[in-house]
Amino acid sequence: MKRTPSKPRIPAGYDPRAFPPVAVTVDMVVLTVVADDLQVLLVERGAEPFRGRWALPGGFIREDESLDEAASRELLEETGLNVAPYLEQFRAYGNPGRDPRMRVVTVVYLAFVPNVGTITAGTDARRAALVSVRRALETGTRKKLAFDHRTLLQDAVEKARSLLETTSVATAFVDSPFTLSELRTVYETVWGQPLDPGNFRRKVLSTPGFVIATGRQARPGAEGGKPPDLYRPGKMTGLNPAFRRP
Amino acid sequence: MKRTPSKPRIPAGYDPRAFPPVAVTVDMVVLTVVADDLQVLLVERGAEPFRGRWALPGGFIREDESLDEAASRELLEETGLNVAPYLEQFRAYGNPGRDPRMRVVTVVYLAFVPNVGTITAGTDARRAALVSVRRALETGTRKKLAFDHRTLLQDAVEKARSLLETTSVATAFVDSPFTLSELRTVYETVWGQPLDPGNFRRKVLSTPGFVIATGRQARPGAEGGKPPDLYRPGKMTGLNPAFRRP
DNA sequence: GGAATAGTGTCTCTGAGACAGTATAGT
DNA sequence: ACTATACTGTCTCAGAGACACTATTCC
Repeated sequence: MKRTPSKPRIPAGYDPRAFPPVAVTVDMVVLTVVADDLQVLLVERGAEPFRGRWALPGGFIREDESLDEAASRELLEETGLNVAPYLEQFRAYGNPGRDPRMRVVTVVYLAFVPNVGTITAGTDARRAALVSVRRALETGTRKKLAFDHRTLLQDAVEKARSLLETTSVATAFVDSPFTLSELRTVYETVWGQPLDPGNFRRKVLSTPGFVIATGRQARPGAEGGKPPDLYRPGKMTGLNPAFRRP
Repeated sequence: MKRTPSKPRIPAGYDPRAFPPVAVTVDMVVLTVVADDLQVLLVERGAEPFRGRWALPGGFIREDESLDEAASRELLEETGLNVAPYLEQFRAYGNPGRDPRMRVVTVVYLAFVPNVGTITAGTDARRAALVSVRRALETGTRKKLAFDHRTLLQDAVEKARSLLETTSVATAFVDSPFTLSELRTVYETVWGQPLDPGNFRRKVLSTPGFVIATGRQARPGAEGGKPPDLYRPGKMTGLNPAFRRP
């Protein structure tokens, strides 16, 4: 079956015009919840085009790595972040003209992370920072996102909202162990809707494998209150029936 | 913002090693329901590699078209099929080695079609045909699918099952007008589970915009029976709550 | 005790599964 | 008449929303 002798970079059986120069990149939409605010990890571009504008972290895939590997590597290189817990491809964008330099098809990944520590900007990025999604999507803002990243971010956030409905992925947003209030805040922040604490509790605890009780309790907050129970993330699972958005 | 003078094919600002030779293709998973059987449109490859094996229709994207346009065009070229009703991108595959010739990243599209007429094989394909999904996925079969298309097909079918749960896309599988029995057969075939006719009816009719009553009735079948009411597809809509799979 | 947060119980309504019953065609 | 299919109604149970009530901490 293998006709390729010594792995040629330009294969013999292809008409060069059949595959015009195309670059493939991966872009990451890394979401986190900080103080009731949904934030996304952005980098400030250090090169043209769109120099000085905010962009999603990402870059070209290498020859010997899968798309998933490329996504993890690029994120690590540009922001020093390692996203083991949750990383999912969600769609590709390839309109001609989305990059003024050449035809670029990008595969977008979605990652959920809890409290991120220090973010160190790496190659090609002047700095990296967490930016409020609301701010990043504002149309009238002076620093619009680079490329078509506004569209990518919008679609990714909608996908994230949907994932909270159908899977137990919300636990990736919080550090372990966590309280159910913290987990509920994730839902309320991503969905932008308040949830009834009692009903939320019932839904989560009645879904086998969503969370695992540790038996321990946290210290109450500064203003007092009953010490809440602590939980660990369960095995990632689909919710059936889904968690209905209010 | 545009730095590119006269649209160069090899841009100046890029390190050539930064984007190794990569080709981008689109592949189509065209599903249809024929006589209680879920079938997929496949083409027999007329060229190496995998000559003579079944593959998903698809091909290289062109420089001036979007991914969506490439998908529609490739399908039309290879099979003479025009899929206006429903076409959705669902994910990209780009593992190194998935094509023995070179690095190929493919964007996979999912399409649902009703009764397909004659299928005419086009360029690069010896013939095109509808093949039972069950048969196409059999591991012990003599003609395995080309490339990693078995994985693509498996994932696409699972995606299709999920789409029936959350959207009204099932109507794309049937010719308009249709009876609720025909629509129910779509669900039963894709899910591989029988559904209660009465409860199915209640769910569909209680979802605003799922189907639209025409007021007309079909002729009863050969063995008699009450003439069923005819419906047209409504506006594509999300189902809330979702249609639960048994 | 009062405030604040965590957690429990309970009523009600919606929606879905099970399934019996009715309607209208062909033979 | 009988059969086959289409359609309707009804009972019941699970799950979710609303919301009152109890529990435990800090001040």
